[in-house]
Amino acid sequence: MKALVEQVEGILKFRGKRLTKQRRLIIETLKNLQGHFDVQDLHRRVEEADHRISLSTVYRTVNLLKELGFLRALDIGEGYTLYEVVPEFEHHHLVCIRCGRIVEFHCEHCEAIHRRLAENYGFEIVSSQVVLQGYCPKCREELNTEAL
Amino acid sequence: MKALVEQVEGILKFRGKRLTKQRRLIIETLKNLQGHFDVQDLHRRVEEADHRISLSTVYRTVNLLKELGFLRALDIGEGYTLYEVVPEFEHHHLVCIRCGRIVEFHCEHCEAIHRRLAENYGFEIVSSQVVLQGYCPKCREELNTEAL
DNA sequence: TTATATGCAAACAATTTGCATCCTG
DNA sequence: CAGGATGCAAATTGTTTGCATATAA
Repeated sequence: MKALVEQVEGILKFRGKRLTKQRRLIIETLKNLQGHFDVQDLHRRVEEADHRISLSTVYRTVNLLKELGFLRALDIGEGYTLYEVVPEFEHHHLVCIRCGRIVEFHCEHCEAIHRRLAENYGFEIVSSQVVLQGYCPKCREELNTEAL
Repeated sequence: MKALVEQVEGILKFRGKRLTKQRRLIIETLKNLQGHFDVQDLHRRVEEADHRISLSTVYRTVNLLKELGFLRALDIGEGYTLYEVVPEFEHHHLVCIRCGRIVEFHCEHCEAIHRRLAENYGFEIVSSQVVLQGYCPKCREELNTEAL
């Protein structure tokens, strides 16, 4: 499997776009940044390597990578957007509505069901997201203790 | 089944909150407003009945109703939040990434799977969301015709 | 060389908040 | 009456954009 940077480079060129040093740096950072992040997180990390990279460039690059299909928005946020590198294997999220903890899970059953469902409606599915919202074990315990 | 207003009224009182005429109006409007809406939509509708109700009051009330569990955020949006009245029976969404069309579907299989999954992780699920993103039948056809 | 990218600051849009006033309980 | 709720306008915040300048191809 080719490095992310090279994959992106190919597609960029194909579209008449350029691989600038800022974009290269952002992509490299992305590789080491696993899990979920928002644009400001990413900007902070990128700044560690080169503090002259502007926030708008990071925004622009994230949007570009989203269009190119390398990143996707999670839509779990509270007023801001979380992103993740599009994973090789689909996975979903358990979100604690009290402490915000996010647990990822994989579910083959879900995939199969989604595919069948989409077919019924004539949709061609590009990606699927399952978000289960509730209380994580820790918060459940704390809620019991506090007896709110 | 009691009217929504009465349900909310009970809980409000219980929490030392008040049922003002603005809140009552918003809740009544909500009843006749099915499907998905954002806060500005709701405000527009509420204004039809009383144009002196401020946008901030609508925002505050929506947040309140969300906390109380009568509304929930859909997190499908593009820069703004969509809400829906928490439905008696869970349902999910097919979203067309080209034209934005949203189709609701119900899926008992999904429910069962989610419950089992959550159990495995010790989560107590309050609500679940499935968002399948792709191309709706109409857009699929148009894309084929245009031969982009 | 030349169109694409960047950095900066200003613009935006959705949402929140401070405060004087109003009104429900 | 007293404390919660409202309306208004100002403030915040995440994100986008215009423009002069820098740079990849």
